[in-house]
Amino acid sequence: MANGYKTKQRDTILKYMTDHQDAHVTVNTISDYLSEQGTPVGTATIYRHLEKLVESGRVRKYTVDSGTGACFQYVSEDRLCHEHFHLKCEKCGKLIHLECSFMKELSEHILAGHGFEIDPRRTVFYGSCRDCLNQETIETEEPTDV
Amino acid sequence: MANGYKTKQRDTILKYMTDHQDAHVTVNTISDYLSEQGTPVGTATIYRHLEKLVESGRVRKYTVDSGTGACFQYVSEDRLCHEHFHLKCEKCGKLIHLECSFMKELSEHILAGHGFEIDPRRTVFYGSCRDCLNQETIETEEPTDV
DNA sequence: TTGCGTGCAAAGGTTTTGCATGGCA
DNA sequence: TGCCATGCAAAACCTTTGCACGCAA
Repeated sequence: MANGYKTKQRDTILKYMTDHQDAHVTVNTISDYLSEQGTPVGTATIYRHLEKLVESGRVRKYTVDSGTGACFQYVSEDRLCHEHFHLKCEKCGKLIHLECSFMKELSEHILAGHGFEIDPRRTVFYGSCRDCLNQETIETEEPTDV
Repeated sequence: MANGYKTKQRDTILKYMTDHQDAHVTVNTISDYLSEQGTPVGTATIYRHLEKLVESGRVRKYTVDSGTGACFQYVSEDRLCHEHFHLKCEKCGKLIHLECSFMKELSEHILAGHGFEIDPRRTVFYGSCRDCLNQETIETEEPTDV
């Protein structure tokens, strides 16, 4: 099935993704944005197109947490060969993109030394970001400790 | 706040988790099992306890895909080490304990260079283990990559 | 014309929340 | 006795699916 029909919605979604290569976007984000732009696309259609894009490898799908929406990111050609990890702050929820040569070393070490090939698309580092670390220092104690 | 009241449900859930340290279980799995055992616990209660266990680091939460249920796994005491990371094979589900000084360097680099403090208890590297990599080489092509 | 693509609404599933009741300390 | 914990049901979300209609080829 080649690539399906060329429709207005298909172009709209693909343009959105290529225009936001650096961002992790949810279906909601896309839907809202397109509505605001006057080119609304049905939610189901967005899901259906993203699914195809993920299958073809042009878009990556990140699942940060169940219960919350999945994040999608367009994969540009030149990033396909880079190691691209993510840092997720558990305090504020921020998602940080980590492009760093050190990570390449890490991958190589884990593979050579431990026989394990890391999939950067799936791997997320959990922890605390700079802002939240600073806030912790300021506050005497965490308000909630559950 | 200490650890909350000691209740029957709390013990039931904790016992279930410690009895199934090697398994990845969903809330549904737990709920069904406990019902069969004649010690049913409400779904909301299971969620509430698991949330606390995850926060305390005694249980890990894996989110394979949004839309599907999260998986939980008990972390035994001797594995509760800050310097230890884990590798999870997405093919066979194996969980590998990674003890390596390189990881300490990694943590230090991420903190110093990127202002992010990684929490090793929550962070899991996803990828393919040695065995599954070998199998892939044998097979002509991967059928699905999820 | 053919048949895929789209949008709406409903369904399906997981997780959270409100509230009255019950149990721990 | 004072609260926290529990359970039920409902709500809140995310995602998928069914179906009639529209549009690309």
